[in-house]
Amino acid sequence: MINITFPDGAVRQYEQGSSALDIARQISEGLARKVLAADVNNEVWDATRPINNDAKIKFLMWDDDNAKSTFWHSSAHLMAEAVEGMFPGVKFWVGPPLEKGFYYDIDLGDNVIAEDDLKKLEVKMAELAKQNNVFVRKEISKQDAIKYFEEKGDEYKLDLLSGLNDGEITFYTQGNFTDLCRGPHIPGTGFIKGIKLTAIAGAYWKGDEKNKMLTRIYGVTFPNQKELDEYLVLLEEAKKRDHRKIGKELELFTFSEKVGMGLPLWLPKGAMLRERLQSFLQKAQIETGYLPVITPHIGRKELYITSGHYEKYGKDSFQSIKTPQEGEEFFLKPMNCPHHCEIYKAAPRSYKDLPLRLAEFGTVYRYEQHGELHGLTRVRGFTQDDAHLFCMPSQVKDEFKKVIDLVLYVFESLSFTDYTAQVSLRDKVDRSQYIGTDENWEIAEQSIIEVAEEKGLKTVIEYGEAAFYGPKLDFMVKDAIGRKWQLGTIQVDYNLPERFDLTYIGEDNAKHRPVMIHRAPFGSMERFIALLIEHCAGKFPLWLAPVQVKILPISDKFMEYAENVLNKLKNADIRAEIDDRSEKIGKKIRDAELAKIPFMLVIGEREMNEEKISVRRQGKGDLGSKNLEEFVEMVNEEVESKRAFV
RNA sequence: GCCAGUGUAGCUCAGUUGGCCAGAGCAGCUGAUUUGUAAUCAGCUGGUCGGGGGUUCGAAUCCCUCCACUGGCUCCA
Repeated sequence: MINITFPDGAVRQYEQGSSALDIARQISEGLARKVLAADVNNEVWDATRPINNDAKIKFLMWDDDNAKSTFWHSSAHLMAEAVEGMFPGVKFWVGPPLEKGFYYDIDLGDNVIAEDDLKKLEVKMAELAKQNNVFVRKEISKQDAIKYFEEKGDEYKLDLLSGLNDGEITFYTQGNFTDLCRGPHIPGTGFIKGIKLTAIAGAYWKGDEKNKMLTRIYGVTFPNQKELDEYLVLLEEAKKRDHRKIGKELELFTFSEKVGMGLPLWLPKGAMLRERLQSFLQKAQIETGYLPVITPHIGRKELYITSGHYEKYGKDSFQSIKTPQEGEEFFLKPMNCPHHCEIYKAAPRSYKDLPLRLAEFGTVYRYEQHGELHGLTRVRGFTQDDAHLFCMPSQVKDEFKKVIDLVLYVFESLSFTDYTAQVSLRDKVDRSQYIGTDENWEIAEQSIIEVAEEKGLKTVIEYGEAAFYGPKLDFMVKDAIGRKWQLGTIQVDYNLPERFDLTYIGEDNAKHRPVMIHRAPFGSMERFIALLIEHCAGKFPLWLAPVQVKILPISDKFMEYAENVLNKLKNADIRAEIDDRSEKIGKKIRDAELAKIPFMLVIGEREMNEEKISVRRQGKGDLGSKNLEEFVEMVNEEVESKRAFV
């Protein structure tokens, strides 16, 4: 007998070799029907795997993240079985679970899979699921495993095997499909009910573009059809928030093939929005001691040789521009920091000048590959809300903290509460891609970790995500369909001051090396606005709305009064327009509602006679009639408060 | 750059076993209407069907190629 400890601390005895599922069954059949996997001594196990020693166990059901991962991983196997049935002889690489769903990378040989085939695969999967085949775990010696895949001619699994030790190799079989797999798996395929294969894509083997491209099939499954349906509805809803769609509908920005891909054109309403954001940050920055600077869009090649950007990105960036006579080479600036370093160097600096905070909304241009461009989130020309803080080593922490405060202030003002603070460090192994000394990297990485901790940020550490010149603290936010994007970023840099030979005279009258902090709370205006659009579904808070008020005269008899109102609003710095079309009021309201304009002022006979206005709030309907002064005050108060527009 | 898919009017879309001068709604313009809280009516304009090449008596429709976009991969200072 073995002692099994349950999460509530209860201990009960079971026969040696009982599985979690056996134990669940003894508790109740209902429970057994829901158990997908088990947590055995803090390891996720198959619910069907025999437990031979005393253990602490917890049943994992659909509400548990590990159970979901197990469920989706098993779904990947189910899909693989269906694919193998459709295309015999294909070879499989890996099929992991994702945050929402799973994929499997497959070498289809000469077969091509089309979108239409996904439907057939779904049907096949449902059939196989219905058979409720159990997942059978089998420990196997490395030698036997190698033999098995050699006979199959499966170089992919052999490659996986080469990284595994004898004694830790397991096979899983369900129905007619056997796979090298660490597991765990759900008890049987019958749990899988709602099945949707969502996408088909190419993926380089091992993520290396030099390798062969495998076919990746994405899917998501649920324990019942209803949950799948709900998920699909949610996806549809999310697509309605897509900034590319809303940007078009609200006339915020556009692209032109003739101007060039990835080069956004800001339309008047989008430009208004962007300028509101810019002046918001500018104001905050001036209050916290930043000095605005302005630098040109190009810089000499030598500038980027000095900064190290040429060596790192020279080949992969827009090619140089040359002067016609001298053949002197210039590059479009991909970064603002080299220019700012030169501003630092423009005068001898004293420790009394530090920290020196140079800020610029600097537009930069980077060559991004065709396939990578995406709406406003990934473009070739964008504007950073950039600043570089030059400070003494002793000031780094304090400055870094102040920057975090600023970033958080920006995020809070826009009600971005759902972000991840990511500490981006060097790759653990491959350090060839970074410049600068190990010692400086250590100091920089350590400072970021400490400061983030002192600030009480919930952080995740990502190795290999650092910039080539220094580690970063990145603020990541998800878009409408769950993709993560870097918005705000703060970076400690010991390298550029070295490369540009930046110095200051210290109290001791000797030369010292300053430290640089790169930072951008928005990151890029383009990307930030993209995320902002998706965040509020185009219903911008009043302080940002390109048009805050639409004046709707009932008929043109009231145009004069309407213009009167417009002038008064303009004098109060309220962004307003008149809808002077010869349309019925219902139509004007509808159009203003769809344009997501926060306030509509209906003006007719009554309002004119009483010198009032009828106020209507977007999405909320009629608020009744008010004096204009009252309304202006109400608007000002809301603008001041920066309330989110719900 | 790689894999797969898409590309018809400013926008959203119909039109494929190849065959009447390529359609609708919205937007726009003109006229009528002067309107009370989510679509007034009528008429009109607008497309070398992404570009180029090919097959064919005939191509939006089939083939090739280039371009752009979409979903991923790689990359992201």
